[in-house]
Amino acid sequence: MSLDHILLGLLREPASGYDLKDAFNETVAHFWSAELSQIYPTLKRLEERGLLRSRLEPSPRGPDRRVYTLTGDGREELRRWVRSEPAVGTERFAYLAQLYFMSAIDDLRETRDFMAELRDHLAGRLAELRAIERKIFAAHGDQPDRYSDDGFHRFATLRMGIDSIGAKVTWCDLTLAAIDRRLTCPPEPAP
Amino acid sequence: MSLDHILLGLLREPASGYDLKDAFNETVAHFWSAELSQIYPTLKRLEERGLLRSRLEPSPRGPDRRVYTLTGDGREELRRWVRSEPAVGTERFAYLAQLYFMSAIDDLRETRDFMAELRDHLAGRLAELRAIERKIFAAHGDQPDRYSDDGFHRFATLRMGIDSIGAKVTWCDLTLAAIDRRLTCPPEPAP
DNA sequence: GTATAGTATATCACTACTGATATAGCGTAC
DNA sequence: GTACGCTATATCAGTAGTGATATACTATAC
Repeated sequence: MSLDHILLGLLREPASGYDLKDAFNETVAHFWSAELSQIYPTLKRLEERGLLRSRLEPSPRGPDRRVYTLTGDGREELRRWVRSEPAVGTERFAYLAQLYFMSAIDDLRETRDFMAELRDHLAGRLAELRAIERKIFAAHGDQPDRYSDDGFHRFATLRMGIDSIGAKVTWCDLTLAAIDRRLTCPPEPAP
Repeated sequence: MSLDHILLGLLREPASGYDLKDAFNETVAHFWSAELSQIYPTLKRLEERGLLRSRLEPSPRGPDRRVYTLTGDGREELRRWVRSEPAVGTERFAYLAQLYFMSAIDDLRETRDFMAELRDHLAGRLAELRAIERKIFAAHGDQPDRYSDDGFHRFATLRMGIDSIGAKVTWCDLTLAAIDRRLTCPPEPAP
């Protein structure tokens, strides 16, 4: 039910589904994403449950906008959710599954290619997150201890992404180095 | 489609759905999980697609077992998949969403409690992974460079889990320390 | 004998998410 | 004027995943 609550959280001011899609990219993209085709029915469901209210508004540049507002119940539900236990689910890494079963192929150079591609991909993501961090530094200064609570929480979640992806990139590098050692000097088969 | 391929990968020898659920826990639990209610229909679908074959076998201790075997097509599909691009999807962290929107509550002690609970949870997971690592060391020695390819790939995926969760635990600790600094000496509001 | 625990397969309803597609108004470039 | 791109809402089919429940056989404990 996380998307439900994220939408409630993003609705600090009235917004349409389309607005919320944008808000996603600007604020929570580093730990969640959602398509419009998922956002629209979710908003409808939240309104049916009384957590949101909506009205149609004329748009200056396109069809009418359905603008949603948080209700009292919605605000309460959001508070209840953030105070509930940390939602730690199963993390799934499809690329680790590929790597794991690649042992069956028995060609370490293919594993090397795979790891190099993975490293590039993760390093790219890391660069994106660091760019967001620089933007925050530019706006609030580089001493997060002095941020407002709002900025502090935002910085903290971003930092987790940077640290965790950073660890993965380092892991890629170490694994690539280990593969290179094996390629130049393969381990003797067990007797 | 990752579960499909993981099942193909686990079927190096014939196995029933029940067996595969166990194999999950023993081999790939640190990067994937699946319930029986998802495994059974997936196996059926894979058989319909010709990637698996099945037969009923009497069981010494319970009802008949439906035992699945990889077909040639199945083996080929598995190879195709591990060689395809690293499947890097959106990572979703519901607990980061909670943390992010907790700024609205405006009570840093609640954030602190939340982070402490999260830290405990992640540290527990980390301890589990380290225990698996120790088991591998006991079985193969503590020099992964000398492992067989099979062991090497297994160690590499496990290592990624350990490094990445380790980074998260460190992040929890740093964030908790930052919160404590704020609680004892709150930042002055912007002028 | 019966309660319970373990092995084993299977289905159901539900939630979650993606990608494709449809519709429609408005503005701009050509 | 028409093609394109942007704003905007909406639905659909398909895939993915969870939790509850049902059935049934075997072995062991009591």
